[in-house]
Amino acid sequence: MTRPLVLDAFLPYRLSVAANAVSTRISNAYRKQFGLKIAEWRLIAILAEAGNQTPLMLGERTRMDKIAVSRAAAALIARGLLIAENNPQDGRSHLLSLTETGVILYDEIAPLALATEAQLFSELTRKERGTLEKLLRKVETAAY
Amino acid sequence: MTRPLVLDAFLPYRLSVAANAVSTRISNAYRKQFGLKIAEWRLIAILAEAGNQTPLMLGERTRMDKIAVSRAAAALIARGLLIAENNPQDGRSHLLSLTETGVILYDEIAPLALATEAQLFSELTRKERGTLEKLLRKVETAAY
DNA sequence: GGTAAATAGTTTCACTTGTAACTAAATTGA
DNA sequence: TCAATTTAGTTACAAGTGAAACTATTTACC
Repeated sequence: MTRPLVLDAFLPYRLSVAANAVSTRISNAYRKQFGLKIAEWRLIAILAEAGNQTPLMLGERTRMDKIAVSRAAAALIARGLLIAENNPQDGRSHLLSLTETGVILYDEIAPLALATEAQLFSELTRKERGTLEKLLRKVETAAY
Repeated sequence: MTRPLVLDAFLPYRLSVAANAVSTRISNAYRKQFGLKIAEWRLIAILAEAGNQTPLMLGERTRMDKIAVSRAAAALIARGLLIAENNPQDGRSHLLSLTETGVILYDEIAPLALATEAQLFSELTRKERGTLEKLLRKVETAAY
């Protein structure tokens, strides 16, 4: 006997709704306080973590396509948060890194991001959060 | 001691990436095979489940805003999958329901939707799927 | 060494989506 | 009862997003 289709219990729907709710909250927080979009925030986070990166590397690490990376990087460069330098390994590409201002901004955002996360996932115990992360990674593996 | 911020382990990021991957797959499946967008599919699913509904009710049950409902409904009406009838309770509104063609289409999509879900969540056991659903509902509660 | 194919990144254009303004009907309350 | 406010839904316009075309460089291989 097969399960009937009920939208409310349909996992892709539940996943989409939850992700949307979280995304909207996060997005509002970053935009209001720092004028950043989520894509921009992701680049900053990776550059702060890992130093110089080419757009290609950034795309891989943030799961963003090259167009999104290109536009986010352009916006951040225009604001003086990033600089692009020649990539000695490959002339088609360049190395992006945070400027001093960019680092300062990151240092402001990082604690706020963690606090927002804590609030959004406050209904979950530490263990449940670990479980959720694990399950989401599995889903990702099957879906990509 | 506070946890450092690592994008890869940041739950809003994980959630967004997983949801995106799933959404893209589902979206491609519906579009290719039935020419439907996710928003349109949601309306069809609810109308099949629950019969006549006003746009307002549909918005509540699908977590879509009124503009999205309005556009999705217009597209489905244009394709002859939905009909709008007067709402005797409220003249500003109307009652939407599936046409015969709409029901036939739904009967085709429903098993496919369940099969796609099964495939996308194939890395999870039945129990894990239940856990994921529960956790996602909790997240939603905190985030909305 | 030089041509063909592949790759990194940007730009353009069409489509989608969201915000604000709008219309029409219902509700409120003097 | 009738003016003022609120609500349901649509429309118009602006901004965001994605696919395809484009430029510049690198790689493959004869």
